Order: sequence, then C-alpha cells, then structure tokens
Amino acid sequence: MDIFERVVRLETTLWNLVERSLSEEGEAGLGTFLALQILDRHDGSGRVQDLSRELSITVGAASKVVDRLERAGLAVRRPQPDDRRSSLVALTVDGERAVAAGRVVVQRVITTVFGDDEMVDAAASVLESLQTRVDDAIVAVPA
Amino acid sequence: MDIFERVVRLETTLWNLVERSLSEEGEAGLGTFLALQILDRHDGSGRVQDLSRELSITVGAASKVVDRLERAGLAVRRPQPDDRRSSLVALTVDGERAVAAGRVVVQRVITTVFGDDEMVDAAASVLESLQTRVDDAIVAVPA
DNA sequence: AAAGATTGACTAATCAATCTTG
DNA sequence: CAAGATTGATTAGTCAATCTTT
Repeated sequence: MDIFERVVRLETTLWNLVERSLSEEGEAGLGTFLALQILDRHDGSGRVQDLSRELSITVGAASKVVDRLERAGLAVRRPQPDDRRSSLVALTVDGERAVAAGRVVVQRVITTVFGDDEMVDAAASVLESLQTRVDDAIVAVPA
Repeated sequence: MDIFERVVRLETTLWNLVERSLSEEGEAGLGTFLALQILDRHDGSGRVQDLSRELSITVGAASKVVDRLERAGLAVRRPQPDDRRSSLVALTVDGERAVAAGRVVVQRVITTVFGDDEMVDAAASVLESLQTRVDDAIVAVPA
C-alpha cells in the first residue's frame, strides 16, 4: 500500500504545483489544459468519447468539459453528417493559443522541478512499467 | 512533460481501480478512507490542519472532510480545553472498523496489481526521489 | 495581529436516467 | 436494442470572507 500512497501524493503535489504556475501566468487551469491538449492531438476530429478515455473520466464528465471549453470560446462542436450521434470537437484559434501557451508553462515547471537528467528518463520508464500493470488489471476486471 | 502526464495518468487509473474495489466491497470511498487512515495514525489527536497538510488539500476542504466523517458517524470532534481554536478529531468505533476494513481491500488490490516483488520496492524508491524534488520545489516557491 | 477553523459561492467530478441516432 | 451524448442530483474540491481564540 505504501506505493499507492506515494503515487497519490506525488500526483497531488505535482498537480498543485503546476496548477499554481498556470494560474500565476494567467493561463487556463490544468484540467482545461489537459483536455485542450488531447483535442489538439486529435486535430479537429476528437469526440467526447476520446476525452473520456484519455482523461480517464466518465463520458458525462467529458461532455461537461466540452461545454466549458465552448463557453470559454476555446473549442467548438462541429456536426458530423455521417453519424449524427456525436460531434467532432475542434479547437478555436483561442484554444490553439491556450494550449501552446500552457505547454510552455507546464514544460518549464517540469524542467525546473526535475531537471532533464537521465534520472528522469529512468523514472519515466519505471512509471511506464507500473502503468502497464494497472492497465492489465483494468482489462482483467472490466467495468 | 512526458513524465508529468505519466504521473497523472498512473494516479488516476490506479485511484479509479481502488475506488471500484472499495465500492464493490461496500466500503467507504477512497477519499474517506485516506482521511480516516490519517486520523487513525494521529490516534485521536489529529487536527483539521493535519488533514489539510497530509492530504494536500486546503484547510477549508479538510474542515468539510471532518463534517462528512462526523455525519457518517465515523469520527467526532473533541474539544481541546487548552487551545479552543481547534478540536481534536478522533475516530469512532465505526471509524476504526472502516479504516481496518478499507486497509484490507486496498492492500489486496495493490498486491494483485503490482505483486510484491522487488520491482515494486525499486519503483517506490524512484517515486520517493521524485517526491523529494517536488517538495523542494514547493519549499522554493512557497504559497 | 496571527492562528485555527468554518462557511458560502463556485467549479468539477460521479452515477443514473434519458434522449437521439444507427 | 446498442452507441453516443446530454442532463440532473449529489459529492468534493477551491478561494475568499469571516469568526473565535491566542
């Protein structure tokens, strides 16, 4: 259980640290940033499902994320003629700007905290191994 | 930034996995469990401050955590005669039972996911190094 | 004035129920 | 009926203002 508490604590403290920098720089919050980044990667064809899966939040929550992004003028739902059950979510120009600016801030904080020595690469690969085990456990006991 | 996303994703997926098991076993939620565990460690003399610090949440949020624990009958605020600004929070018998039962469930999930081989010990020490850097950064740029 | 805690308004998640389209 | 999404009620956090005690 020790490792569990460590993971939770590391994430919480790191999240709060990054969040504070974003706020100080007048950027969007971290939750918003992570959502924008995913939509940016999907390059205009991301759906609510994609946000849900990649943020590990429920579909309902993902839908509300898009609501907020739209209200903030950072993204828009575009109708998808061939399957009208879902929309495609595209970033606006402001959304593109926000994700780029956020990336700079987050990158800078992470570099300041961890440096970019080989210890960080080693840590990343350890985290990857842990993630693999968690993913396997999730597959083994699906919803 | 890669390492940041890995930390966030690992924590989210692991948290959700543990939360699900707790719910299936009819236990209190994970947030509640972590709070109870901290109070248990303080052995009847934990304050709101302690919860705030050790859960990395604000003092206001910690105060509300105690409200919820009291409403659920898991803890009680005991007046502290020598400094009446704060109370000491003690677990009730139900609270003790809940933390013990929760511990069993969390322990079992973590063991199932990660096993208890030396790779886990190595990972824990890597996480500890990362935590040290985060803590240093927080000290360097206080609230 | 500072320390500890509480409260109210707000933001973000969960689940379950529902609506629309395939 | 299944898939995708949305909505409403609930639960947990944040911040800022306030109250009590030191």
